[in-house]
Parts: sequence; C-alpha cells; structure tokens
Amino acid sequence: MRIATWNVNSIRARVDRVVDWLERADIDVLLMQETKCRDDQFPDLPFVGLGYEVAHVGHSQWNGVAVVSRVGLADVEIGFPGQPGWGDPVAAEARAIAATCDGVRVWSLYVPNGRTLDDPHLTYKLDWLAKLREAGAGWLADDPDAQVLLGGDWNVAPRDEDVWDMAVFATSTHVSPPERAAFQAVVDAGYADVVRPYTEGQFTYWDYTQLRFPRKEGMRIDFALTSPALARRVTGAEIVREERKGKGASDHAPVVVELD
DNA sequence: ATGGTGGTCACACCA
Repeated sequence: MRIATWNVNSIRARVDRVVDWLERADIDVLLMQETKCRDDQFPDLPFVGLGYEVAHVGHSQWNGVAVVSRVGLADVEIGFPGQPGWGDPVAAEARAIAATCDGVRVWSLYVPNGRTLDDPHLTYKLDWLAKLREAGAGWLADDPDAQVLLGGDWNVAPRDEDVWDMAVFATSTHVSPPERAAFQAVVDAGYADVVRPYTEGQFTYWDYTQLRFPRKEGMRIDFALTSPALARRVTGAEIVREERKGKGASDHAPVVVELD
C-alpha cells in the first residue's frame, strides 16, 4: 500500500495536476492539506472517476484538509479530541481529518503556521501540537498495536539541516526551540518519522518567492509519522521533488510512504 | 522575479 501526504495549496487550482500524479504514482491513499475551499466547492468527481472515495472538511477559503482513498474510507472524524480553536468566536478550524483505510488510521493534519515569534498564532500552534500529542498518546495507550499515520504539513523544521540556511531563520518561526520541542513530543509519544531515513538531505517545501526552488533553498516541514506497529510495515519512502516543478505547481512536494 | 482567495476591478489576507 502507498500512502502520500501533500499540501496542495488550493485543490481547485491544482486538481488536474493532483489526480494526474495520483494515477501515475500509483497512490492508494492521499492526505491533502490547504485545499482552500468549502466542502460544497471540493471537486469530488475527478477523484471518484478514478475509483477514490473522498472525505473533506473546509469551512472557508482558509485551511481545508482531505483524505482520498481507493482501499476503503471508514469512520471519518473531523478534528481530533481536544483540538484547540482559533478566531472570534473561537472555533475549530479545518485542520484535521481522519479515516480508516485498509486498517490504517490516517490523519491529514495542517498545523497552524505560527506567523511570527511574538504572534498569538504561535501560542495557538504550540497548544495545537501539545493537544495533538495528548490525543496521539491516548490512541496508543488504548491500543499499543494501533496502526496510525499522522501525515501533513507540520510547519516545523525539526533539525538545522531541514532549512537551507539557519542564519536566515534566526528570528523566524518553524525552527524555534519551543516549536521543535512540540514536534519532538509527538515523536516521543511513539510516532516515528519513517520518511527521513529514506530521504536524507531533501526538502519538501520551497517558497514561491526569491527563486527558492531553482536555488534549492527549501525546508523540510511535511512529515508522515507512524505508530510502532505501522512503522514495522514501512518498506520505503520518497519526496517527489518533480511535482514542485513547472507552472501551476504547489509550493510543497508530495511525500510518499510505502507499506508492505 | 510569488501564488491563491475573496471582493470588487485595487487591494487585503494568508502562506
């Protein structure tokens, strides 16, 4: 089974590219982030036409996450238990959706960006990750053999080598100690980054500005973390840099996990 | 040397 996660940065602007890649790359389950549309605007038909079932949550032009699967899609869950909200009035944003696909509990996650180090949005981000860790620890406490995949755009670069130049990020989000600690806490709860061992030195995201992609100035911020039982099934992984190329590309590349 | 969205046709917001 092949599971992928991809921040598509608007599914309506990108649907042709996404379904074309799904078919070429032989993907069974795709987790998408930043669909940037409401549920009634999501383009189901191209996916259904290829034999995929679709689960999506989107409340506005912001955020939006989806799971599409051709190996079953059951027990869809919008948001994780304890997921913090944002806004006035405070409400859960469309940043987490889960489904069970061929026995694997997959979560498509879009972690808040944080914006700047002194912004309330950073506090929201840290709280969001802390609550995700708490929920994730709970799933493993309930069932140590659970097959869980936490995939998505984490908006954290856990290591210095996950950005092209640490000096540029001296006062930025994504690399700060609290953000890295919040990410590591999820790992310590039992969720391993199964992609990094197969993709050393690679990035998953390149800003549209400043010719970042041709200059190879990217970041590794998209991750698939798996529970211990699922980690034992992983036979490979890749970051598909090709999909960042050309006109009409998302600023993120897809990340693929291969399971036996 | 950015791109997507919405509301309006010039800009604000988010990334």
